[in-house]
Amino acid sequence: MATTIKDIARIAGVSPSTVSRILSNKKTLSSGYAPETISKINQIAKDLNYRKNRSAIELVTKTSQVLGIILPASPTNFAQEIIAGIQKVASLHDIDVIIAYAGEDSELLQMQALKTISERSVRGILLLGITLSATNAQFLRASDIPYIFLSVAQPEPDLPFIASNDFDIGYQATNYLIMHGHREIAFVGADIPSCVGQLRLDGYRQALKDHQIAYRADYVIPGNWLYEDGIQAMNMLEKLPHLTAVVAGSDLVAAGVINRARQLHHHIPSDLSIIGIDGTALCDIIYPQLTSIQQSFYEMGVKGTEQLIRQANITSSYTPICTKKGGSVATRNKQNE
Amino acid sequence: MATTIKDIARIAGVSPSTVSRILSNKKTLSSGYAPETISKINQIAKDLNYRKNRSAIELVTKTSQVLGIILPASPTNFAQEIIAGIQKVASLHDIDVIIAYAGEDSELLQMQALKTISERSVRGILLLGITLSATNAQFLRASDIPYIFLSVAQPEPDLPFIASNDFDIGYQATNYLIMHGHREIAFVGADIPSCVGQLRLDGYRQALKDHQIAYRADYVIPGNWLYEDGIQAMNMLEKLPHLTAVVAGSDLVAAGVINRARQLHHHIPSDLSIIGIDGTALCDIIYPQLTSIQQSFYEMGVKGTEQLIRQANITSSYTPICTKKGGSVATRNKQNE
DNA sequence: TCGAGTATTGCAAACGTTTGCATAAAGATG
DNA sequence: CATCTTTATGCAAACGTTTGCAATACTCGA
Repeated sequence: MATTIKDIARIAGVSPSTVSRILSNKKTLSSGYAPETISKINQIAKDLNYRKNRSAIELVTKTSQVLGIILPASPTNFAQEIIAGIQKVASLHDIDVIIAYAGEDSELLQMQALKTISERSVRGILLLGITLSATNAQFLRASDIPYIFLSVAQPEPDLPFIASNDFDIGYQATNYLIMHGHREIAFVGADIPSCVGQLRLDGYRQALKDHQIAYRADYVIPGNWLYEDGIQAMNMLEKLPHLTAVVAGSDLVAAGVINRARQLHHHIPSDLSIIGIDGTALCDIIYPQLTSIQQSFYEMGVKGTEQLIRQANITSSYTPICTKKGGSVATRNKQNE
Repeated sequence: MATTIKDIARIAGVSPSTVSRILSNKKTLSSGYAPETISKINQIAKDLNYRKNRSAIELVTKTSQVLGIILPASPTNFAQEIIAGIQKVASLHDIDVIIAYAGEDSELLQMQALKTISERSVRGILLLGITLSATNAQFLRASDIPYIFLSVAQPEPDLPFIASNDFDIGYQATNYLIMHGHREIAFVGADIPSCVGQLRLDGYRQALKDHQIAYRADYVIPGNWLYEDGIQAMNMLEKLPHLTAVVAGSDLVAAGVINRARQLHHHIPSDLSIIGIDGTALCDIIYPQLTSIQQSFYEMGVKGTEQLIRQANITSSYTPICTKKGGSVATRNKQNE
C-alpha cells in the first residue's frame, strides 16, 4: 500500500493539512511554516518514497495538468513533429500529455477517443490531422473543454484551428512549376474528398487558370498521401506523353513518383519535374533531393499548446509555408515542346 | 459544472449507487435492475451529457486504466512503430496511454518523466529506447509499478525487456556481407558507448573473427544513428581505398552513406555495398533500395503491452530479426581484389 | 393469509487530497 | 497583566465514485 499524506502526518506528529501545504509548497497568508517542520516533512516524504496521488488531487481541485492529443489511427509522418512542439511547451508548464487514437473515417472510433480524453478532465484537447463528423463535433463543443485542431483547417467557425493554408500550398506548388516553364502539370496522391485535398486542388486549379492553362481532369490522380500512391500515380502518368511536371500531394507521394519514374527510365528532373508538399526530413534523404512546399509543423504544435494553456479564447490562425529547394525541378524553355 | 452521478440520481429519483451500478453495468449478485430503471437512467445520462470522472473512479478503485510510455527526448523513427503496437493492444483492453519524454542523457529529465508517470498510478510503464541511470532504476524498482523496457536490452536481471538481440544484429549484418564476398567492412554510425551500440559492435567483431578477418579500428566510425552521421562517415570512408562494404548502424545512417557516396561518384552497390539496420519503411524509399536487418518493432510494442496488462510476472525476451533484401549489396568475387 | 424466497434498491463508508476557517501559542503593546 | 497581533498549525468538509451490507417490496406455494 502506497504511502499517503496521512502516514507522513502521523509519523511527523502533525496534521495532514500541514503535510499537504508543505509538500505542495503553498504559501499561507501568513509567512509560513517553521523551517524545521518543513525539512522534517520533506525528509520523511523522501524516506517513505512518497508519491502524490494525482487522482485525489484532480478530484478535489477539479483541474488537471493534462493535455489530450487525438491522433489519426494512421499517424502521418509529420505528426511526430507537431507532437514534439506540443511536448516542448507542455513540459515547460509541467503538463502531461495523454494520447488517444481516432479513426479518420470511423465515427465510432472518433467518439471513443473523444470520450476517453474528455473523461480525464483534461485542460485542453489538441486534434491532429482529423476532421470530426457532425455528431462528434457537437459532442466536443458540448464538452466544455477548450480544444483546437492542428494541421487541418476546419470549415466551421467554432472549430478553431492552426494549420497551413492549403489553398496557398496547392497554388504555390503549381505556380513554382509554372514559373519554371512547365504547363503540363499533374496533381497526384492527394485525398481529394478531404478538406485538405480539396483546397490544394483548388489552389492548383487557380494557379493554372491564372496562367491561362487549361485544366485537364486526367492530370489529377487522387490517392491517400502515401508512398504507394506515388507509385500508382506514376504508372498512370506514363501514359500521358506531354506531361512535364508533377505536384505530389505529400513528400511520400513524391518519393513514390520519383522511384517509379526511375524504374521506368525517366530521368528526374530533366524528363519530369516533381514538387512535394510538407518539407519533411525525407526531402534530403531521397534522390534527387526533393523540392517541396514546407509547412511549419513544429510551430503548429507550439502555438496550439500555448493557446490551450493560457486559457484565453482560442482563435484560428495559419502558419507560414515556404518553398524548400531540392533538385527535383528543372527549368523548361518553351521551344523544347 | 459538470453533471455527476448524484444529479442523475436526483432527477431519476433513485440513489447514486443505483446510477453507478447501472452506468458501469455491474451485475449484482441477483439478476439485476428493472429494465425500465436502466433505460431511464441511461436516457437521463445521455440528456445531461454525463461523463464519468476518471479521477474519482481511480481514487476509489485504486486501479487505473492507463499505461505510461517513456520516450527518449529525440524519438527515433522506429518508436512510432512500437507505439502503434502498444496502442493496438491497449485499445483492445480499453486502456489509455500517457506519454512522457525523458532525456537519454539527462538524469534529471529521466527522473521527471518517471515521477510524472508514477504519480498517475498507472497500470504499467513501458520504457522505449532508453537506459536508466542507477538512481533512476532504483526509483523505478521502488515504485511498485510493473514496468518493461522496449527495444534496448538491459544488463541487470531485474530490469525486464523486450528487444532484438543486438549482438546477433551486428553479427548477422556483417556475416551477410562476408557471405557476399566482402572482407573489408566498415561499421559506422552506431552510438558505441550505448549498450546497443556496444553489442552490435561485438557482433560485428565476432563475425569478422569467425572468418579470420582482422579487426581494424579505423573501420569503425561511431555516430548517433543519424542521417548526418552517415554523411560524415562516408567522408571518412573515402580515404580507405580497400573498403568494399559498410554496416550502417541504422537505416538512416545507411541513407546518409548512400547519398554521400553518390555525390562522391561512388556507385552503390558495385563500388560499395551497404547494409542497414532496422528495416524501416525507409528501406524502400531510398535508392537503391536498402538491404537491412529488420527488427520486429511492432511486435515489441504488442508483447510488452500484453505482459503489463495481464499482471503475470514479467520476463525478458528477444524478438526475431530477419534480413530484408534490397539492392544495396553486391556479390564480390575474390579475384576482383 | 402467512411466511419464504427473491428481485430490486438504498445507506454509508471509503479513497487521498486541498483549503476556508478556527485555534493555540507566542510575542508585542499599553 | 490584560489585550491585541502575529505566527504556526489543526479541523473538517468537500471532490465523485464504488461497493459491502442492509432493507424493502414483490411473488408464489401451501
